[in-house]
Formats: sequence, structure tokens, C-alpha cells
Amino acid sequence: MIDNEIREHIDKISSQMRRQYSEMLRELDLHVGQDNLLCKLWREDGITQMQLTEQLNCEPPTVTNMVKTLEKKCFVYRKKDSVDGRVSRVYLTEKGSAVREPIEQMWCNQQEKILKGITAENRVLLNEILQQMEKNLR
Amino acid sequence: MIDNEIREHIDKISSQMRRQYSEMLRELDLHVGQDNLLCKLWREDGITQMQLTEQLNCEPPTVTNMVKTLEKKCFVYRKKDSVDGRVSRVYLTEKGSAVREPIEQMWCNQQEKILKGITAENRVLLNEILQQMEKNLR
DNA sequence: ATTATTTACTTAGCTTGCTAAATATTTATT
DNA sequence: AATAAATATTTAGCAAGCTAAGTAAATAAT
Repeated sequence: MIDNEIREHIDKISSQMRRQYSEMLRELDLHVGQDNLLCKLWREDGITQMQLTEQLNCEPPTVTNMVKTLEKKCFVYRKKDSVDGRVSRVYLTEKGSAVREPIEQMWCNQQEKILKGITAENRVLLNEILQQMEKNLR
Repeated sequence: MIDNEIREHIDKISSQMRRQYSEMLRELDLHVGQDNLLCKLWREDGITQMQLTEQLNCEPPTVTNMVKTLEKKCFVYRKKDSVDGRVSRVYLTEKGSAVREPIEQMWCNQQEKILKGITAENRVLLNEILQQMEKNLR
């Protein structure tokens, strides 16, 4: 069945991508997934952990742990919100800002690699289909 | 950039799929990923841990741990190979065979869900593109 | 035959990701 | 004002997945 093949392809592509990202990120002393968290801070520095859980689509303890390890490695730091004492805001350090370029370069390379041999029209179509699939999962 | 969108879509789809599988598998007392391991045994019972690492495309310690927890929960059992003393073979228990149907049903439902609204021709095309992408990653 | 290398697996220790339960602060109720 | 409920985060504990380093058995080299 083709539907089954599609599910298996997606499974394999995502796990293989993850593995390759993992390898490349190691050189920057980062773990897979941490690049996505930093990306949210590049877009808006100082967002709350709650906003991170929403944007990363994960659970609060995951953010707590990720931020904690990123803090230990000096990519980010935390500061309590001055108005709401419950809220913890996450900020980039210089080191956290500095890895932006190599990470974006890495993403770019990976995109090129994965889409090699696929025509421009097919990329557009693929994007539409994936958008539909993403919507279907919500 | 559309290439960047595609990468992000794949990221989101796979993590969302994983999350939903996780939820459904909990009812069967299984963790996400364990369904894939069991699947290999349905195809061929009694394969070695080495074969599992190849087929699951993961590292030996991952298989060791997964098999260990699946053994603890009585889905599989291990037996040393009679010829080669290094080799450990993994076998399904009755319980491990019994979850095949609900798991395959779950996969089937998820496939239907994710491909809703995508035409038959587009599914064929999507499958071809994904196949290409998978090859690109090797 | 003995030693060295390869192969299959395990152990220890890490991070992501989860759930369930706890803490602390803020807001809503009474 | 005192109490209850909601919100943001943390802690504890689990499993997947990884790397690096260890064990044990089989094979190759001397």
C-alpha cells in the first residue's frame, strides 16, 4: 500500500535528518533540538518559557531542561519577569547569538541536500501537500 | 524561502506524528519506537540484535535498551544463538504477537488521517518525491 | 598454538521528550 | 481580607537515542 510507504518514508527521512543534524551540531557543542530553541530567540529575544513550549510544541518540563542545559553551556541566560514573579524570560548570550550563522548555514545545506533532483514545480507542490498534512494532524 | 518551509513542515509533521503515536501506544503499554521494533519481529521472528540495529537504523545500545524494556514487559524474550555465542536472538511472546493487530490498525488510521484531502495522483507523486529525498539523505 | 583483531553486545552517562506531582506566584471568589 | 483557583515553572522518574568505553566470543595472523 502506497499510504503505508508514505508513512514509512516520512519516518525514515525525519530520523535520518535528526541523526545528521545531531552529528553536525556536535561541532557547535549543541544537541539536536537546541538549534530550534535558539532560533525562537533569534526571532524574539527574551521570550518566556511558556512561549517557548508553545512555539516548540512541547511540554513545559522539556523547556525547563533544555534551557537549563543551554544555560549551563552559556548559550542563554534566564531572568525573572519584573511584573509577574512566576514568569522566567530567556535571553541569548553572545555565544548564543554567534551560533546563528553556522546553524542557518547548516539548515540551508541540508535543505539543498534533501531536495536535490526535485524540480521547482515539484517543490511547490510538495510544500502544499506537506502543509495539508500538517493541518491534518492538528 | 520555500526550501526552508519544506524542512520546517517535515520537522513539525514528524514530531507531531510521534506525539500522537506516543499517546495511542500508551494504551497498549508501549512507547513510541517500540512498535517499529516489534514490526521487524512480525516480519521475521528470532532475528539478532545486530539485524535490529540495521533495520531500525539505530545504534547497538539503543537496541539493547529497547529489547531490555520490552523483555521486562513480556513482549519479547531473548535467547543466545546456539552456534555463535556472541549473538543474541529476539523472539516474540504471545503478548508481543497480540499487539500486532491494534498497532497495524493504528498505523492505518494515522495514514488515513494524515493523507486526507490529498488526491490519489498526488499521493503517487508525493511517494516518489519522498523516495528521492530518502535517497538524498544516504 | 598463541596472540591480535574483529564482531556482538553491554554498561555508564548524557540530552530530548514525556507524565505526574510539587512549588510558587497571581488572579478570582467569597 | 482570607480562601480558592489558575498559571508558570520545577522536580522526579521514565524511555528513546546517542557516544565512549568495556566485556566476551569468534576469527585471523603470526
